Order: sequence, then C-alpha cells, then structure tokens
Amino acid sequence: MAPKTDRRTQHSAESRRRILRAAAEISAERGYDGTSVALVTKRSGLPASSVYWHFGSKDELLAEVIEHSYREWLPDRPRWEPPEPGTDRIDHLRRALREAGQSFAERPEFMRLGLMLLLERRAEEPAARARFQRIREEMLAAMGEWWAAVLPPDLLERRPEVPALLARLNMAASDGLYAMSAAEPDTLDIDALQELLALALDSVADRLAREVAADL
Amino acid sequence: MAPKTDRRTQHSAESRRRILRAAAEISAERGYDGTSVALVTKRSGLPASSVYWHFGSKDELLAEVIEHSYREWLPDRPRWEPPEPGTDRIDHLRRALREAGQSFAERPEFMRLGLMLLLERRAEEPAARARFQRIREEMLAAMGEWWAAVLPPDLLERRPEVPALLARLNMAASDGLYAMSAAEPDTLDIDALQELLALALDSVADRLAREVAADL
DNA sequence: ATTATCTATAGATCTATAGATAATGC
DNA sequence: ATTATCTATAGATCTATAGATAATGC
Repeated sequence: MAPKTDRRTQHSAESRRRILRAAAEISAERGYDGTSVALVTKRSGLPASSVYWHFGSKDELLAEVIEHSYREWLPDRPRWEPPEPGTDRIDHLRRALREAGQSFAERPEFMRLGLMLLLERRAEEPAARARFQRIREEMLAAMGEWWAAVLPPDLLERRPEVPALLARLNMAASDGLYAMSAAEPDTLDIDALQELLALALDSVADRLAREVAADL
Repeated sequence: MAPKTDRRTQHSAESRRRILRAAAEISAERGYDGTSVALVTKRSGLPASSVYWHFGSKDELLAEVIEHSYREWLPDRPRWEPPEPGTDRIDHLRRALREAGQSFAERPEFMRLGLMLLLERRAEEPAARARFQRIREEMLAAMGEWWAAVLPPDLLERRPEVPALLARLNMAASDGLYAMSAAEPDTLDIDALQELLALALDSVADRLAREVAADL
C-alpha cells in the first residue's frame, strides 16, 4: 500500500540485486556447492550477514537466483504463441529457436545453474532445483500448446500425444545445444545447428502427418 | 612386465576401485564441489590418506572417475560403425539411440558429472572436464563418420558440412533427453522420445537430400 | 523505532599431509 | 624393502549468527 520508494528501501533493493547478480555469476561458473557465501561477499562487496539478512540461507539465495534470472529473461524469451494463420510453421520455428538461442546466450545464469541442478540427485533437493523444474514445466506447456495449434487435425485426433512429445524433443534438443555451446562457445556454429533443428522438427511433424493421412 | 598379480597388488586395485565407485556415485549426486573427500571416505570405508595415496588430489580423483566410468561404459556403448549395405538407415538409428539410452541409464556417472562440468566455466578448468571433452570429441567423430556413410553422395558433395552437423544435433538431442530423464526418471516416456528423435534425424536427412536433388 | 549493514567469531567441514604401522615380497 | 593403510592434525574455508552501529522514517 505505502509507496515504499524511500531512500532506505531503494538502497536495500540495490544491495539485494548486487548479491543476486554476484551469486548468479558465480553459480554459473562453479555450480551449487561451488557458490560459497564467501565468494559472493567478495564479488558483491557486501558482508555475509547481509546475504543472510536478505535471503536467510544459501539454499534460498540460490533459489532466488533462479527466480530472478528467469524474470529478467522473460521479456526476451521466445514466444510460443500460436502463429496467425498464414504464417509458415517452419518460419515460426526458425524464429523461435533463434530467439531462444540469443536470449540464453545473453543471460545464461538460470539455464546453467538450472541444468546442472537437473542432473544432480541429492538426498535433499535444493530449493533452486524445484524452482527450475516448475519454470520448465511452464515452458513445456507453452510449447505443447503451440505444437497442438500448428499440427493438422487428423494427426491430433489419431495421435493426441504427439504435440507433447514434439515439445519435449524440442526442449531437450535446445538444452543439448545450449550445453554444447556452453562447452565450446567459440568454435560452434550454433546458428546452423538451430536451423537444422527447426528443419528436423518440421520434417518429422510432416512425416507423422503423412503417416496418419496414408492410414485414413 | 612382471605379472603383478600378487595379493598386495590385487588388494590395492580393489581399494582403488572402491574409492572410484564411491566418488562416482557421490559426484553424480552432488557435482564436483559437492564431492568432498570426507564423503568419499565415508562411502568407501577407506581413509582420506588412501584417497590421496592413490590419486594425489581431489581433482585427479574426479578425472579418474570420468575415465574409469567411461571405460566401463565402452563395451555397452552404441556402435556408430557404418551399417552393412542393405540395412535401413532409420532402423540403425533407432537401434543406436535405444542402445545409447539404455547404456546411460545403467551407468550414469560419467555422463552426469561430465555434463555438469561442461556447463561450468571455472577460471581453473578441472582435469575431469578436459577428460570428458576429449571423450566427447571421439564420440562425435564416430557419429560424423557414420552419417557420412549413410547419406547420399550428391548431398555429401554439395554440402560436405552436413554429416558433422547431423552428428552434433544427434548428440545434443541425446544429451538433452538424458538430462530430461535424469530430472524425471519415472514419468518420462523416454522410449517414445528416442523413437521420435530417430525419425526426426532420418526425416531431416531425407529433406536435405531432396533439396539437393531438386537443385541438380 | 525500524531497517540494513558492520565487525567478529563459533563451530563444522574442507583439502591435504606427516609420520607410525601393518601387510606382503625379496 | 616396498607398498598401502592407519591415526592424527594443520590450516584454510565453510555456513551461520550475535551483537554493535549506522541510516533513515515517524
């Protein structure tokens, strides 16, 4: 209710952001356990007690890193809104994959830490991992709806599981390309691979549609 | 030269294996920094001094985890040897992807730790990361040769970069599926996704071949 | 009075090693 | 004599908190 724009509040928010930014960078470099509070204080310039005052625990700090980096990424994310009729499916695919690649290349933190955490399987799941999983389910659902909108009705009727499968393959391949470009950022022709992925998804969708059409 | 099968040597090799196995498990659960020597001693039953006697450092221990887990996986790996003439490309693809999925599902350690390390970018690269990168380049080369053997000559001549691109897309998508099944091992229909990936790669290869043929 | 930051430190855990001891081979 | 393991510990670093202090709003 209160405006809350006084100097104190602003300064606090600024400190919070500095801590988050430092933690995001370090976690993308060294993973969950490699992100020590000592490193975060060094890079952010704020003492450990401020980290704990703002976030309560290291686990919660890293969960907020995921959440904050995700929110920063949201405006740049690829839109999986169903295209207007008349747009080519392959063109939309190409554009979405290119956009995804660019947006991740610029703000890699939540994807790097998130994928690392996906691969782990600790007895106690970090809060950041659960946060990342929830985000991915939203992304997957959006992609699934997009695929349902661009596939022919006959295929959808006969094989209703196909949009979700294509969305998952789409996401898995994009993740793999992301890891590949993270590993060799200079030598990899990521544009050519994204183009090939768009073509592959489009081609397999055509093939499934043809199989169903021949069957009718 | 010497047979080296005396009891002492055997016992030493057994201790080494126990340490490696414990470290492999823990690193797959918690990543590089999460694998403390204290946890390894607890799970292996051998003291820290034995870990250092056998491996010299934690960094070298984890590099050997990658190497050892990779060597254990080798006999089960999918073969990307060019198929005999007469075998269908799509059948060979299906089989190879299924084999890959199964072999990783059983012995996940080197893939989990390796992919986590690929995503990191420390100032000092861990030895395990470099080891994993070398292994992947070998796998990629084998897959590239396989694709060169199964694509039509016209396509290879006009677009010589295509086999390497298909191999990379193949590998990236497999990595992504691996991470996805690591994240939700119970609910994911990994078989259907592997089948769809095989179909997608086969379809896009056909499409590229048709484009080149139409162009001639 | 409230909010955020500071200094200082507790207590656990980390990597690594020193030096004694046990097990075996020569 | 060699090889591998043991106990014990050094010294660094870890997460987290206590309690004092500073900055601001009421």
